[in-house]
Amino acid sequence: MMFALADVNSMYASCEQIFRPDLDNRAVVVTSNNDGNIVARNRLAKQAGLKMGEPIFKVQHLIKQHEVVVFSSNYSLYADMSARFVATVESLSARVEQYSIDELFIECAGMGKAMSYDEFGHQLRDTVYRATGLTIGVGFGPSKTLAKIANYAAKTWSKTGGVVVLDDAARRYKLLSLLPVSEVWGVGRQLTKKLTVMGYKTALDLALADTKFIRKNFGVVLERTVRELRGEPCLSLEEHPPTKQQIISSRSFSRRVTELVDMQQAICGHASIAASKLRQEKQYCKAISVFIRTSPFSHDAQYSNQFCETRITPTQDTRDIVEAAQRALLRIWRPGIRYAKAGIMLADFSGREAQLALFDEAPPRPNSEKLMAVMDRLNKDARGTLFLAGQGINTGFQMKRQWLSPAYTTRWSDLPKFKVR
DNA sequence: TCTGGGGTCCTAGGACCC
DNA sequence: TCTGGGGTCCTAGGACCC
Repeated sequence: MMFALADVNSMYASCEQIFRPDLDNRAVVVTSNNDGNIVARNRLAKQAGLKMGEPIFKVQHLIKQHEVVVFSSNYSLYADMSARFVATVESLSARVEQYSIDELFIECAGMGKAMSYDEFGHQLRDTVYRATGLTIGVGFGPSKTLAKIANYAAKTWSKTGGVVVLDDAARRYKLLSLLPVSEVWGVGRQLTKKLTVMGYKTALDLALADTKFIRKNFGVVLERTVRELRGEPCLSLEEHPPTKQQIISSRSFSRRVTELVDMQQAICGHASIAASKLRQEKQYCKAISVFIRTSPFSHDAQYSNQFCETRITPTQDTRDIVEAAQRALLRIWRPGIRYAKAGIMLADFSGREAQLALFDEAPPRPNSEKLMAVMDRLNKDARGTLFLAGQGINTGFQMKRQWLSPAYTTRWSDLPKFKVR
């Protein structure tokens, strides 16, 4: 069994740079919503010392000093480029799992006869580059965790040519011994701390750990990681993503919210987005919970609360979800607080509308599905064509996106233009 | 002044049952 | 005075991922 992980180098930054060849030798970063934090950096930005997740206002000096180019995140561009990447890889391999916007796992059973893994890796790289302009790294290993590690090596050491195959044990040992335990997939900050104290400093230390001991002290998740590091696959390829268990819409405000009416409008907006995502998934929900909170970074008095409204009959109607959300909001709203973020979470899904329950107080709305279908169709191309009045108009809480690039690939008027001489 | 958003899985502990 | 044992289900919270 052999897994490959194909992963786009600095996905967001690369997507921006493809359409801006004039930035070839510049450091580039992409910011989160509201232009808050750094969520992506190209190689030069990493070299300049910019860290992942850092608030942009704290690194203004570095940005100036290195003449870093900053972009607000343009998710419609990244999603479109991602779709092209996926389609290209799928044209070359039968079994593909899309793990994230810029990562694909590939199962290469039976391969290696017609073509070596190394050759296949380079074929993937060249084809994706020609089709999309994106550079990928490809790592091969007998488990997903090892494929991840091989991919890390492919991206980290340029002399690998962007492809690393971990097929023999000696090579695996060597690489694992060079890798800090924190770089292992599934080992985050907390585990790194605990593992380091106990003497597991490298990936190899962890691979050689006693599974019973790990199981007892860390649980089944890390035990699987240990096995995977040894080349024993515990995680399989998931070609068809299981239906979602929850849907969230949430956002930080571009400025603090103190008035109930503003919060109600925000919640109404989130409820509508979540409801339309729910219909996209062809699901109905029973649990609708709302949360509001202050900024954990501020010195204001902290407040954070959440309330869940439960319905007897499942729904996918925006109006039901908005109503429930507003009721939930009133349960937790406290005046005199500077709110920084709010959102809604839908859960407890079922496949289609159940029969009317015996004690349900509200009969289902007539023609609900038809109305929602019309609403979704009108909003398909531009979210916000048709919306409930409760969302408000011109709320003044629009997301900050100071440095947004054009929708090069998804809007006719934004197509890139070239001068031909 | 200004600090993202959307997910998953697992575990511990409480409620409840016989 | 002295109050069992074993099971299930649910939820909150913590860890992780990108």
